[in-house]
Amino acid sequence: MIESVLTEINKHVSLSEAEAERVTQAFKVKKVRRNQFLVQPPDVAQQEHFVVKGCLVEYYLDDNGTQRALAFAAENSWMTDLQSFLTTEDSKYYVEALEDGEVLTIRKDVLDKLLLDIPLLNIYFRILYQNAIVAQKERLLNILSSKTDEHYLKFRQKYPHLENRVPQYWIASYLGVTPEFLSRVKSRSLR
Amino acid sequence: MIESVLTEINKHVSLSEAEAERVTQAFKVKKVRRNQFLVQPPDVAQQEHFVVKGCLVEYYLDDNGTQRALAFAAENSWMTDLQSFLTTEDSKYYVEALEDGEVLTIRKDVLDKLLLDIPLLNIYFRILYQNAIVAQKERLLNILSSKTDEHYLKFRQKYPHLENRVPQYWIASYLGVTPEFLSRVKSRSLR
DNA sequence: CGCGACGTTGATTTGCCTCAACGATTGTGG
DNA sequence: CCACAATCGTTGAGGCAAATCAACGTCGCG
Repeated sequence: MIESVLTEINKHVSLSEAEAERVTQAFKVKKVRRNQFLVQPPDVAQQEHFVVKGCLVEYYLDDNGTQRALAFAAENSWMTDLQSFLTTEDSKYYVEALEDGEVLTIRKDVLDKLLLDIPLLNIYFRILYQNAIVAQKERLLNILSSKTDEHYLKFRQKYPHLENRVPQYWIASYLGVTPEFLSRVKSRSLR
Repeated sequence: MIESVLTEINKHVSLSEAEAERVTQAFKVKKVRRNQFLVQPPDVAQQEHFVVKGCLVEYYLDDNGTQRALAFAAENSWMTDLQSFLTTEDSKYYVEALEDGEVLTIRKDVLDKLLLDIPLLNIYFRILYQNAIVAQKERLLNILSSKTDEHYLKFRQKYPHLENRVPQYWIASYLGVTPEFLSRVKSRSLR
């Protein structure tokens, strides 16, 4: 279980045995249940989470009480309220489990120490963040310039199995439309 | 001129004299004119640009030929098509100068070498990218959940002087609305 | 001066939302 | 094991926000 994060890291950099060992020890395994909060505003996000099994959603609760999904994280993805985690400000974004599952957690002070001691890890996270920026830009573009129909189809391509795992209203939220409208879009584009 | 990038980097990490010297030599000064492309699809983005003076815009040209502004970069900001720059894929995003100005450029192979030789630079870019992710998330949220009126006001707060420097239709594009509609929003919210 | 780029304004259309009602499914307690 | 409620997706009617299309005024510039 805990090796999965090493596998992920070693896709981008090559840690030594000793470094791998240190990384392994820095994480703790945590079981999560459906609907459980991993970050709940206004608590400060204490940990970064690496999903071993299950599925998380990050969302914002706007003034009307509407949930706005910002990102999903399934197996082998990282997730937290990055802003709160980095700055120790109050969190603004919820992170919630959509399924029972298992995550690896690491506290900020522990991660900071790791980053100081293991230069390769800085490279790993730099690459991780670079990729995140690229992905977010793609997402922004889809929201700005795709019609909902195309946007929905792109979503299905990008997250092939997610649609069967998470409720439709989360997907609607992610796409930036109401559940009712997504329902109409689906019935329309399946024929 | 060229020290401005050092000033920026030293806000987050402390380079030694020798390191600073190496960094300085890695950049080249480039004058840019209004409407000049710094990245033009499908050319691969060869350089990362640091704006010393002037203002750049990154945008996507969608299937209808509509320009979709993704980001602006004024003084002391970085800009390129990051995806193309990192992967050497064909670029998808234009980077264009909105004003006459001056940028510092660094080629990918040169930057890669710097990153290998100067661990602190990895830290700097990791932090830079972290902040970019946080900012992009904020932007995504504004598009998803703000009415155009608020969104416009937030934009003005965030980029106080940019409005006077760039044409309104770029701002409309950035906000995700038509120039006509932005015009109405402005006349409406100024009274 | 005259042209092109830019911003504004008006009339009409449309994509998406809101509100409400209705099945289908799930889960829960008696 | 069944009754009941809660959750979720679908469908319909009506309304609003923003797009589209088009015309016009203004400014800067060759």
